[in-house]
Amino acid sequence: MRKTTRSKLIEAALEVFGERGYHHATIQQIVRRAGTNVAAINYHFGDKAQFYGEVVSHALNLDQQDAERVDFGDEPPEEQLRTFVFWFIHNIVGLHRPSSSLEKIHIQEMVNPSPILDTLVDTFIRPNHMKLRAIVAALLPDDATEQDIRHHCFSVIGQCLHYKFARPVMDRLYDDIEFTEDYVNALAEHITHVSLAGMRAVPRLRLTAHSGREHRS
Amino acid sequence: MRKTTRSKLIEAALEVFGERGYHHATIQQIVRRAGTNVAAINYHFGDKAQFYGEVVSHALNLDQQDAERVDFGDEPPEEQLRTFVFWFIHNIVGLHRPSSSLEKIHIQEMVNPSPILDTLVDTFIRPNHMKLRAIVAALLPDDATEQDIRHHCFSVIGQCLHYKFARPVMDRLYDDIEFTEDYVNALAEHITHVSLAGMRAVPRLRLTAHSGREHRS
DNA sequence: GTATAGTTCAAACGGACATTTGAAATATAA
DNA sequence: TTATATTTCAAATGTCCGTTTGAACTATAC
Repeated sequence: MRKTTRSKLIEAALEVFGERGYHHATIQQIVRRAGTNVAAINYHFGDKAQFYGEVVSHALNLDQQDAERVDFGDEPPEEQLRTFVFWFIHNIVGLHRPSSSLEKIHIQEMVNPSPILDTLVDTFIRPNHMKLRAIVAALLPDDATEQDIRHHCFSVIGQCLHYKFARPVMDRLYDDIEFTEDYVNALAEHITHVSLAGMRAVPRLRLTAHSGREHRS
Repeated sequence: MRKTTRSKLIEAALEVFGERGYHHATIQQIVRRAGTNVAAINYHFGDKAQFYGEVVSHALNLDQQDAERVDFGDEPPEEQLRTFVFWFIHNIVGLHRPSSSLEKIHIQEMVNPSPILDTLVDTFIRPNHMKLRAIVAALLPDDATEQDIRHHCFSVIGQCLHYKFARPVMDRLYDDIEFTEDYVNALAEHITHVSLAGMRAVPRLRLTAHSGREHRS
């Protein structure tokens, strides 16, 4: 069965948009990879923006077919956090092997949001965030505030994503970093350790302790 | 004393490059803000790339005149870390008041590196990183490895920068976040707390504990 | 087979932008 | 003042892209 032009376009676009982001990806690059020509985009999708929308929702559909991706069983919350971090580091951040195109687009959209970020958050990011949130809530004491929970979630995710966003800087600071599988696992373990340690004892009197600090503009 | 066209261009460009990044900033926008016209760029700087180089090194010079910006006195390392995080969150991340143009460019270059990132790392990022590194080294036990030190540094910075990079996502996940001064201070305190907790006890046998984990591609 | 709708193609168009040009204006030196 | 170099300007040029066009090609229906 021959692949339709339309589906070839979508597959090629998924890769190119993932690599370059919406703005930097050009129609030329996409149709060259798909083996067709520029007019096909206009014919099948209207314009670049609608095309991008179709490509992303196609990727989201593919992704949902994978259904529940992280399965925690009935592990204790400490182990669940560890599982989550390992999953996030490997699949979203994609350090030692390339992440899927959808996850590359996810990253691209964080850096350079387009209108489809709304959809992406609703169908992809929020569900994952909620899973993490549940784990964090289980780890924190019962009187933890809404803000405590959020902040600990953001601490976890922030530590992970840093290895994506700051790569150009890291490579210049240190020339001996190699993201082998073992190294990435050690990284995930480190992040788990720091996050767990941070959650074990939520201190009181935080806001008052240092609210009078001065900082230059 | 009349401002020269050249210096007006540099000042205007500093702002525009900080706001839009190198690629999205257009010569038109810059010269409009400077009150001159496009040919002045070619005359004074050659082309856009060289112009950008001049602008950044100008900003770096200005910045170095501010000399030692974070002064730690002889505080204990815990306090030094706290000072560093508050400084970083307020000045680099610039949450509740806008950060300076140089710091905006710093962020822009992380997301979208250009050739001048090398200079930026050498003259600006590395010195700050080394300050943090010294603090972290003082907090960790003596037998901490080189990697431990790095990872804890990256955990601190990663947590901070997340509030810059993930803002578009955060705003969509929660509609009630407001980065007032008090809130940003609480954030900094949270990050300090998590980081300190993570450093207090560096666990042994980390690499072996979970190196056999499986993860889907 | 012929007609009609659906699909692909090479080429052209148009806008945004960096860059260049050559003349006009201004400062500097004699 | 006059001559020369420096600086500014409006307009033109060239390039990169997204988009459109109209003709060619293919499949489907009758």
